[in-house]
Amino acid sequence: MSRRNQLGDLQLAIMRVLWSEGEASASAVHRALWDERGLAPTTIATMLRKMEHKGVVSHALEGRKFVYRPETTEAGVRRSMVEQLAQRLFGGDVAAFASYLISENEIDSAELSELEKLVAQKSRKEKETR
Amino acid sequence: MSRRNQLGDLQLAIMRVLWSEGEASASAVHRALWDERGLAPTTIATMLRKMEHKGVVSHALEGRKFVYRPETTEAGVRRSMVEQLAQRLFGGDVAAFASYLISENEIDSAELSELEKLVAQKSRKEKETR
DNA sequence: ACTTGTTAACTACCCAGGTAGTACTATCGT
DNA sequence: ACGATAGTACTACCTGGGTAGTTAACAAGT
Repeated sequence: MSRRNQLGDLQLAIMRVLWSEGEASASAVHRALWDERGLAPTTIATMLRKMEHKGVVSHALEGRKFVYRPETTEAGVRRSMVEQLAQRLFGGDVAAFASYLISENEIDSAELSELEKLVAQKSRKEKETR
Repeated sequence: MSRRNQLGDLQLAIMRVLWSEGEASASAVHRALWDERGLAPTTIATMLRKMEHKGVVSHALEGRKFVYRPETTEAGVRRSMVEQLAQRLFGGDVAAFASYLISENEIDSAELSELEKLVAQKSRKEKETR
């Protein structure tokens, strides 16, 4: 649902800062992303304004500077974005998607056993509720 | 790798036609997508030109009409697009991605056993090669 | 030869992500 | 009181996806 939660790369980076800080001013976000991206402060500020217009963040006046807060959760964004890709590539078939991920990628054995456990667990639960 | 393989929605739809037909003229693609999208023929033609510029299709003159051929495979596109999302959302951690897909979505029990089998198989292979 | 229909080229928009310069304003240190 | 600094607003530009109208070329029917 909602194309509102479809975020670009920079937008995600910004959201990650906001999610981890809870809230942050434009300059704080800028500082947080400086090492990784080296963008101009105005770029961050502009992006934040665009994101507010889109509804994924909101701002409040605190003292004399803006403080931005996330208006969407990481889980929600993940959900929407994964869902969209699942739709586009696998016609919404999540199992096919998972199966693809597992068979077409390197996964070390520790992680494989984790996955095995997870699937087994879910499988068990599935049977209980029926 | 390659942002060339990042396709939009319409582009994917067009590629799907080309992949399944092997090759097709602009109007053939238009006909194939008419029911599902109802777009103007020029829209398809324009998109095909843009896609050629991008390098994902090529055209050849056949008689007096263009015939477009895919220059990228479905597997390649899937790979790139999944990889990009994995990067964006899970820092490239495929196992985390798979784990997310499985735990956060409805998957019926038949598919769960399939997954179980798949993981077990891969796990076994992993051990053999070490 | 003239009209008609198909196809391709060109051009134009809109939208959103991304990037940033410039201008304005308010605050702070001296 | 004044200049430096910080922070925001406005504007602009590029790219790429998506959508389509207009025009030009040409083939074919009558």
